[in-house]
Amino acid sequence: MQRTQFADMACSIARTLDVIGEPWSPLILRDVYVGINRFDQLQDDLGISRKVLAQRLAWLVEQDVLERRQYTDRPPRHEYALTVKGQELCDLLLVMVGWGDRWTAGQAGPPVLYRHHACGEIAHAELHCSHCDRPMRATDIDVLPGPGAAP
Amino acid sequence: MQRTQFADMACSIARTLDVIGEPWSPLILRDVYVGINRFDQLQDDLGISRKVLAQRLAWLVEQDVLERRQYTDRPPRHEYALTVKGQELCDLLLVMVGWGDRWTAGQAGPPVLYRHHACGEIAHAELHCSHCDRPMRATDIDVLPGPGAAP
DNA sequence: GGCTATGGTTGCGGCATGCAACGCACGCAG
DNA sequence: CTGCGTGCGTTGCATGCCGCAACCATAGCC
Repeated sequence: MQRTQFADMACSIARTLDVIGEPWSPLILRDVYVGINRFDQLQDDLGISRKVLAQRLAWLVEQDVLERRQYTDRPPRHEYALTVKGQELCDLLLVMVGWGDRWTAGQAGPPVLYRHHACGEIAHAELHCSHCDRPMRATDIDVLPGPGAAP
Repeated sequence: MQRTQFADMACSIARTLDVIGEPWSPLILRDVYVGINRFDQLQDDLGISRKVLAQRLAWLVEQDVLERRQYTDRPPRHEYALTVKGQELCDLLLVMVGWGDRWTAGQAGPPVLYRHHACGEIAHAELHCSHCDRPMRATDIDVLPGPGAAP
């Protein structure tokens, strides 16, 4: 299985989209993240077709974002778990939630809240500069060619 | 035009995906962000079909992520620009870049680098807690139901 | 008039998706 | 040992979206 529609572009956005660009994948990750990690549970929760769910799960396992493991020998039953690579993708989900809360939640307010372990408070994620720790938005930066740039 | 596949879910991830879940949309945003903002330029750069490009641009304009404006009267010529809503979506792209650089760049290194205006250094974006300013990862939080939760 | 540039729209064929049905391995009740 | 339920997918078919190429429309220039 492969897509390679975007995989060979010299762009980290495109290469990330190659892994989770298809719209069901982030929702599958979200569900696994919150503990919905078996095939039928995912199908019930998402309303996705079983065929596509099987394809997506196989793809995400192949990409080392999810791990398929047997949690019972007889009968053989499987569940899906996030790898480290997949956990870091969940950071991306966190930012998507921030944008969705801000621009699409309406007057009902955000559907879920997040409590930060370190401080125990309800909070959301903000982007900060890895060098100076100050806020870093897309409008605060210059884009320069890097070592892996196209020839 | 509408998708509403995800729009009515009580989930900010799904609602964000409703706007930019289709895989070309983030790449269109990226291009507009770096100054590729005319129809033919976008088509050349992305290799997308003209039909789908027209659809996506119309959708993004309708969603108030992009703005279509005439930059010449005669002949009438148009370009696309990010709205504030769209600029904030670019923060999401920044996080996608971070993940893609880390997990898909290979030994060639990242294709582009980012220089933060505030400190002038090459850096990348990290997630911090809006309350205590310390790092905030998907693994550092509890998820709680919020005011807009499903009934 | 002929040529090019910009910004799309249209028609067609094929791949992907949604939906429902089927497969199959196992455990359990009777 | 027969039948039923659960967990996990796989298969077949009809529909829809996509990529591709062609076409259209306006405007400027020679």
